[in-house]
Amino acid sequence: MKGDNMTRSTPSNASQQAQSNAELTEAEWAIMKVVWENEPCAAGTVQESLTHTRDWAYSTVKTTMDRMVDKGFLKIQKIRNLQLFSSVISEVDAKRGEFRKMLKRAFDGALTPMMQFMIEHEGLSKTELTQLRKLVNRAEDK
Amino acid sequence: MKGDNMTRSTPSNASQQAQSNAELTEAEWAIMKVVWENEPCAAGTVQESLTHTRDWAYSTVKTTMDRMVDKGFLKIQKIRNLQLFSSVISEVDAKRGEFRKMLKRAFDGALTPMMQFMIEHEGLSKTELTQLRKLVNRAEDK
DNA sequence: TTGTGGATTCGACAAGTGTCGTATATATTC
DNA sequence: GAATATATACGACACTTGTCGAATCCACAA
Repeated sequence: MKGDNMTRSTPSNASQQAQSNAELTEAEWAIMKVVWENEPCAAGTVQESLTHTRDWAYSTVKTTMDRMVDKGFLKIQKIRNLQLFSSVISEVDAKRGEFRKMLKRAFDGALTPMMQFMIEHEGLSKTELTQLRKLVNRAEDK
Repeated sequence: MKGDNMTRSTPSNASQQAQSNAELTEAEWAIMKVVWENEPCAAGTVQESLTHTRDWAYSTVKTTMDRMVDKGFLKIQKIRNLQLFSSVISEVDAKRGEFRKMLKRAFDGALTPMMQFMIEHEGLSKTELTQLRKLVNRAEDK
């Protein structure tokens, strides 16, 4: 199995369709964040960017990224023997996925109870409350 | 690292200390919800309560619950040859854990960006916005 | 005393995640 | 072209999670 020229999105593996609300694992989040900021970028770049946070060997990063391609989270663009990764899912997609998973599990998918919990148990500071009020105002003005 | 020299606070299993913000898996959430509503309760009761939602064999539920005891999420009280399970972590603990995990992963732990995201991308209805406004007001009044 | 039925104990297995090491292939530099 | 530095390709392994099945144990009725 060799010589595929995939300049666009032609994954040799059976890759999934990117979903509008993806669920990433811990390691995937770390990698995705770097990709979003540097795409297209090589695995080595990602590994280096993470040295301060995670002590991962190059192969660890590469393996995880390859798996992410299979899952449809990343795509590869090949230049010579170089692989440049880019995101397939957006940051918003990922955030939405994470947010909804939490909402579903802990609050049966209902927003209001979640907001109530947040205000009651997450100790919003005065500043945060003011901030929130502003956001609400702005949203209601629409 | 797997040191098995810890103080055994419970009979045969080396159980963990309950954390104030626990991270439950999907299956654990389903089980926990039933326990919170029926504790103390037997594994069979939990399994039956879930028949409508999950098609789990008794042993599936029991195994998962036993693991939860090891993790410090549940505790067992034995009556004759009967085991009654009760929660060690509260619903609030679990919610907090889930909420914070999401916050940390997707928003670097910052509340304001999260709230902004919620308002901008989660399509809050007029009703929800009003609701939220009320909650904010009430909180600010404190 | 024995049979019965529910409860418990345990070992298993597949898939998914975190993490590498290593053999190969490919460039780059003398 | 040989030596050196990179990248890539893959197989591996330990753990966790989801899921069971089967052997065992026990209280109790007949």
